[in-house]
Amino acid sequence: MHETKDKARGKQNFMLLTEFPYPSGDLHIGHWFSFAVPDILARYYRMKGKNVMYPMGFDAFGLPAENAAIKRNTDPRSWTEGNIKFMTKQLESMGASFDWSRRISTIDPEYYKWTQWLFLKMYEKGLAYRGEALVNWCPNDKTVLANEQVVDNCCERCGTRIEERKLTQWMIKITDYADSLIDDLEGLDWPENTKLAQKNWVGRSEGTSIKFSIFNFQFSNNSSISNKQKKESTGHIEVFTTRVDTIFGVTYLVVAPEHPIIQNQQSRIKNYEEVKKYVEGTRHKTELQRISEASKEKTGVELKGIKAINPANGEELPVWVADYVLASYGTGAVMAVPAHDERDYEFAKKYGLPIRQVVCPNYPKPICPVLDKAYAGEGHLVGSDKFDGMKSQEARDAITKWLEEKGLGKRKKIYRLRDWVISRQRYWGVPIPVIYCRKCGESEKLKVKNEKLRKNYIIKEGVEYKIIPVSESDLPIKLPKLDDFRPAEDGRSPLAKASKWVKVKCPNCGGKAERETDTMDTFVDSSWYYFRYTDPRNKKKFADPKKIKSWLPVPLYIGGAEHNTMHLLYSRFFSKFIADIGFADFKEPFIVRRNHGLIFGPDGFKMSKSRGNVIDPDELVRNFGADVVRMYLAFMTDYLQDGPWDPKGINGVKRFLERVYSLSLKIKNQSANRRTKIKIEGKNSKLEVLMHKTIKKVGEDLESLKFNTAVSALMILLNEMEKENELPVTSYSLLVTLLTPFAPHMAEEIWRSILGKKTSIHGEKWPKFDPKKLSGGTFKLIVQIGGKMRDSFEVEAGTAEEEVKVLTLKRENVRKWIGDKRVEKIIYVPNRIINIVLR
RNA sequence: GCCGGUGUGGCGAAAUGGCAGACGCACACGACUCAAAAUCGUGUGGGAGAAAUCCCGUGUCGGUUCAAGUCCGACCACCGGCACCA
Repeated sequence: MHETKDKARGKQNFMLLTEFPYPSGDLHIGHWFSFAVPDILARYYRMKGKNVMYPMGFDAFGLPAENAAIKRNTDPRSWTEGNIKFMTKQLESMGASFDWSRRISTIDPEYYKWTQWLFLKMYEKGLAYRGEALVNWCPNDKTVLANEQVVDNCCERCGTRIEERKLTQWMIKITDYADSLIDDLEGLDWPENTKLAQKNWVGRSEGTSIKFSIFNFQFSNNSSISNKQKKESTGHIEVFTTRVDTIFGVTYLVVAPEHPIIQNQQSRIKNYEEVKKYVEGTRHKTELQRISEASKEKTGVELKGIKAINPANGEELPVWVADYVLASYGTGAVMAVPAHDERDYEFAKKYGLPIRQVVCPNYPKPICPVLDKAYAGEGHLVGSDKFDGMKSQEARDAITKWLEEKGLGKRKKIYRLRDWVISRQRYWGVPIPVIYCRKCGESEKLKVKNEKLRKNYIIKEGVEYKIIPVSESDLPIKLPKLDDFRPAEDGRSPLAKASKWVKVKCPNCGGKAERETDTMDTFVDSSWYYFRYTDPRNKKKFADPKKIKSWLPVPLYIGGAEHNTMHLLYSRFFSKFIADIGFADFKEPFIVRRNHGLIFGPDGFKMSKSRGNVIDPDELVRNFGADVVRMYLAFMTDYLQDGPWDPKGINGVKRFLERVYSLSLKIKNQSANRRTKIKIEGKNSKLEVLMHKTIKKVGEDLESLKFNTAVSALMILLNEMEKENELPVTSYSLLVTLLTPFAPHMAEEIWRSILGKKTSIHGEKWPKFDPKKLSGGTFKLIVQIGGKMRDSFEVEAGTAEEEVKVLTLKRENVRKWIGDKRVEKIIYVPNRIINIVLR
């Protein structure tokens, strides 16, 4: 029933997307929360007349398979495939309306063929390239470790302290899209915190880059620089700042230990030995260690013999090296303004460097407060020559312009976002579809002088190879079977050991060539899977653009908040790229995003085996049935919020469904007509009004993902129906129809065996309510006196305001409260409340 | 440190600025039963009262309003993300 056609006449396509799971081997209650609850929505929208696709797949590459395979002496593929089989069975037990015909799996060569194809497209467009990146290296095991395998800076397996090593890796230039990854967030209906996390991750800062020229100490005798001395300057240091308004407060420069200036100026640095020792001392620490140690106490060494010139006032500045400056951010050098930056302040205090205030927080007063710590806020400029008195913001513009005119500064945006390293020295991933040819590399060596083309060549062990992307017709490059899939000792991928697989013939020259042996980060696989759902069996394209157009962008993507940054960012990037190569016409893949909460254990803690607070869904299904489990998950808490599992609470839903079943005993003239249309009988009776209200409420609640109050509305309806002695079969049918998305099995069972229908309830339409019947003839008016509830009575709907007031003032109860006080005014909110304000 | 989020009965939680605690769990009492379970019924925020009813109550303090859980300001606690990002 749930095989979704690409087109259904008169129906709008709707892909309800949930994050496809990693096949870890066992479905936990969190999976149920993620898939069974949105299934309620899928079924509801289907009944509302949408062509709903509710797809499912497996994100099946990744490290755990390798670990499990080693432990169980099997291979990653059979372990993973076994898990997929088992989990598929479990997923089927939810009664979710997945379209299994569209099932995808990232380890399927028919899927990863297109992962490789997309990689090649990125290579073609210059977005995939080789560059140096740091990896975690265990010196004991002599192997590369994934971030997950590093625990407290130590190797997970042997406990050795890890090092960082620079390896040449495949990278993707996600930074090319940095601006649109921020700017296109606007207009998306996403949780605010998710948007913010994306923004912070990209981390755009707008500021100014400034060149400070440097020169030799012996040329300078005083603080103003002569023309002669300028000519003899020996280079420059470029810094980036967002606070160029503080440039007159610069008292020194700081460069990161990796900064090239230290090598370039080696001969001029008088205390080079000391500097070298300091730099080497920081080298063997990983960046993480440096950050945690250096934030406790900053250290640094002055580069003696070198001075820099402040382009704003010509002043001579000392230059320091310190590891509180990161080589990987900005230019790896900063202008230090101790008066207005906490870090610089701390450093200046420690090493006795001058602190000069140039921003005054309370300017109109002639005296600025004496600083006992850095003032990083905005204010008015002082001690800044012709910029004195300007506000910080104005000054930033003016000073940048001034520096630009002098050719010493430039407006600049920089980003926290780094290019994405996708190489993994791992077995269980998608092979990177590239080969390296030595012969082509050598023969073309002399011809290719153009720097731009040089990026297509690599040098390995002193020999030049040409990078040759695998041709599309040779895809997929299948992952070979391996007996030993542990990483090689030299840090290469396990695939390097598969020599038969590695050796290939070069398609260009016919000579000996080698395959790339790294595999891809699994985030690559999952960055485009929703495209494949639109056309999962296409052999010619990763998806037909027409089908993409008919299903995407995704109208609603429900998932966990743990994907706030990486997965969503990479997916957005991929879909922007796919649009750029002409396969899609949208910028953003997910129009609406909602993060569901987490289910905690009964003890209120995150579920974990070690805590022993894990809830097994299979057992619950055996005891209660799938309908009870899914409906309880919908009912127990706000779907977008975390909530603890209450083992007793589930009884409430169980009772509810049993009572729905028993209620059938009250059906008037039991011979239910199979052609009976669902309609609501009764003449504006209380129950009739409630039925209309419930249709409205359940629908609205589902559309805003308030599953818990939708269930409670159904409970209220049942409670009222139970008060009747007899129930028209149509009313009972209505209840069952409204119940269908929540309890699909039981609704169908009742529909066929009690109501005698021959067609499925899952083909029924969602009932419509009559807006005119949402209230009975009267409403309960709340009477407040001085804002406190004192009385209430029934009033005919539509009674004029004046008359309501008269009726209210006639009430004995009300008169008693008023007593001899004067009525100052009366506020009447139609159909709700009347408030009498006394003097 | 910065940025988000959340604070409501014994518990899970509801409340377009308009009756705080819907719905459910648990509990208590009652009916059914020899009895228990299940089921059904009644009650269930705190305090006072025989009762009608009244007073207090949504993390704390203050403000806006006829009316505040909801809006504004300051603070406290917990959870999550980012973090020498210049």
